[in-house]
Amino acid sequence: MVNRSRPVGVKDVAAAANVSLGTVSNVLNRPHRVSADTRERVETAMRELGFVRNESARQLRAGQSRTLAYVMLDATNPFFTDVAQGIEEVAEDHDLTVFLCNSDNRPERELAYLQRLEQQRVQGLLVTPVDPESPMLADLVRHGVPVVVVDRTRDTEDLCTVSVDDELGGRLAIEHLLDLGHRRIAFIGGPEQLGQVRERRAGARAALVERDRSPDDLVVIATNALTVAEGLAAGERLAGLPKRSRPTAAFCANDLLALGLLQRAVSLGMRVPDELAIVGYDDIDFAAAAAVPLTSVRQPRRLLGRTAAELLIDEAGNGDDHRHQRVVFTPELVARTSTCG
Amino acid sequence: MVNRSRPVGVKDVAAAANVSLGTVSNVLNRPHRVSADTRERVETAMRELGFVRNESARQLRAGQSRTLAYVMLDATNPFFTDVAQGIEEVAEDHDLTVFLCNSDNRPERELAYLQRLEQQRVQGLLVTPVDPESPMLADLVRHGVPVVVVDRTRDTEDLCTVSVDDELGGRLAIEHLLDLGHRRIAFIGGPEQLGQVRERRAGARAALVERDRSPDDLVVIATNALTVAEGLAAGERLAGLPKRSRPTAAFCANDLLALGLLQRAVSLGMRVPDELAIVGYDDIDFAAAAAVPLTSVRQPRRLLGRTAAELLIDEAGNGDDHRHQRVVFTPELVARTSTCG
DNA sequence: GTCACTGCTTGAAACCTTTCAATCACCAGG
DNA sequence: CCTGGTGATTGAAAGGTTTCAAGCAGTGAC
Repeated sequence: MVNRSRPVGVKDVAAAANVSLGTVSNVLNRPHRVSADTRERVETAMRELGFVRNESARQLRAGQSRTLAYVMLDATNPFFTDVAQGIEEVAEDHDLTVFLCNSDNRPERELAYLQRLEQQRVQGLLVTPVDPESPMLADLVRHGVPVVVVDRTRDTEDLCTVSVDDELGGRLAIEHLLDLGHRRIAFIGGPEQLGQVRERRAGARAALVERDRSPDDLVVIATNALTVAEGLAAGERLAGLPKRSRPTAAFCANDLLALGLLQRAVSLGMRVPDELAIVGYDDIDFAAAAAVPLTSVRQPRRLLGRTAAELLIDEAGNGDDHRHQRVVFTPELVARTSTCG
Repeated sequence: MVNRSRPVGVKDVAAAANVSLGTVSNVLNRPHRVSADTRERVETAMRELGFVRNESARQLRAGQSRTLAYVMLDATNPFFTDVAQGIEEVAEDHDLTVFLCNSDNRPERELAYLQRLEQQRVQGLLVTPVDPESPMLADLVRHGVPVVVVDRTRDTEDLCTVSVDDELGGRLAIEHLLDLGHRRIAFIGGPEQLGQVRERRAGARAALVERDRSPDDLVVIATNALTVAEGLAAGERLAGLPKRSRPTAAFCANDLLALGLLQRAVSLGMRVPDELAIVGYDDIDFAAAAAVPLTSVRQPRRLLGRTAAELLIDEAGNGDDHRHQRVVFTPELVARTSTCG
């Protein structure tokens, strides 16, 4: 029944159903134009031959696809998958397909994905870039590809960005710790390259200054990534400090670090929050379920994704009267046991 | 400099560089065949015109792409993103691009993705299907698309599967609890549709039978999904049972449920593991960092992904002398505080 | 001066679908 | 019987790339 020797095309279907190419195409794209019994015949032929429409050819002719892609920093970080879910919700409403691409924090992989996706002529691109000033983004914009930057902002206003005020988030975290009486506070995060890290830390320093303290009071512990494993390692380092000068509180650049730190702190016998208070960032679902429920700076993850997708779809649809926007959401501190024992 | 009026094609580049179409294509695909200065000229022209290769046309001609896709059940479940990471590692070694697709446990979305990807003529497809007996998978196989099923098996041996012995995993969990003296044990999981749920529960029942107990001793609490939120709800229900008949232990079909359950149990004042012992499944990174570190059944997540990707690439490459395999890994119980206080 | 060879470049064909103007068959109205 | 109109179908052209047989120029051997 099924012809396995060579791929089945519209031509074969047309021959089998005794109609012309054009009719087969009409069955596919404008079924109402085809009489019921012809349509029936064509559909049967398709089924019997196992016809599968060739998307490349279709797209080549049509000039565009019904596909979006989200290039994210770290697919194993629940923060980004929650953002992705928001994107998917909106995309589904518009009958668009979303591909998720994991750059894994590596600029060269991000670049490879972006190039590939542009070549694929996707309708639009959502990116949480390693570096929002990357020239590739400018290239995409120049080539007319709709792009929205998610969870970062960008110096130039040549595209939409949707983000959360990271500096404010950092400030909230530190103010909270200062309010609780902490004086020696650590900031845990890295690599430097990540804007999320820089801005949250900048917010932390700003908060210190506002409270008449020196920004250098912040003990910075640099990590190589924002992962649980790096959080564990940071815990070792923190525990290794002489107790007298050891920070009494740590602000982590994200919850994965905080959860790793927490786990190691507990396993090394440090009491949380008494000996070490911990603040995370993102308020992922696992934060509340942690060994000691984690105080964290909450970001509207789903909403971030939804908003970004809506802006992208607007740009892709109303290309002309689309105005680029810079949406900034406000983070919110959620206090839990890891700071307020 | 950049021509925004109409898309730039090889033709335009050829004209700008004063060479023929074929030469431009050679620069793109077999640069060694082109003399250095011609190549230079062509590359300059490409840069100046902002030429971006049209992947649709390329693929149409070439007949295949350098793309794999992984259609997963739940992108927000760290288990699957870890599997995805294993896949990405192998794919990268072979210079293949991976798209992640989130079916979100919905058969219709899974179907839409699979159809779309087949139309796109991807090199191969990795799927963790809602239902591994879905006819769509058989269609794909019949059409000659390389497919590997991940984390499930399938009745027929028409494709490769890579999975972990879920029944054994269920058995390990229950044996552990029985060894600790628990007699009233709950199984928390659902929906019924998911093989993971059915098999882990079957393993649980088998363990009871092997220990001369009735499989009906297992108190089944059905959930609508394997999520933290459903775990929280299950916690409510469990806590609502009269204390005398309430299970003293719960085996959850995955860690997300277990973490939700744990969180609610703690917040409702049940002591874990004294009043309620909890076993999860997957041993995701967050399990060890939980409020009470979670006993869990560990699966080799990265390896699962790596193996699946290798089988897929083998099938795509050596189409003819590829033999379908059914790889089954062995799970392992990791005992932590949530059972052995 | 011819031949065989090498290294580059060329131009047309092919990939498969969609689109659109043209055609056809048929019917109702005059 | 002709005209105009309607709805269904047709066939050719177009879309951008890759491939491949063929062409061309230059070189070394005879």
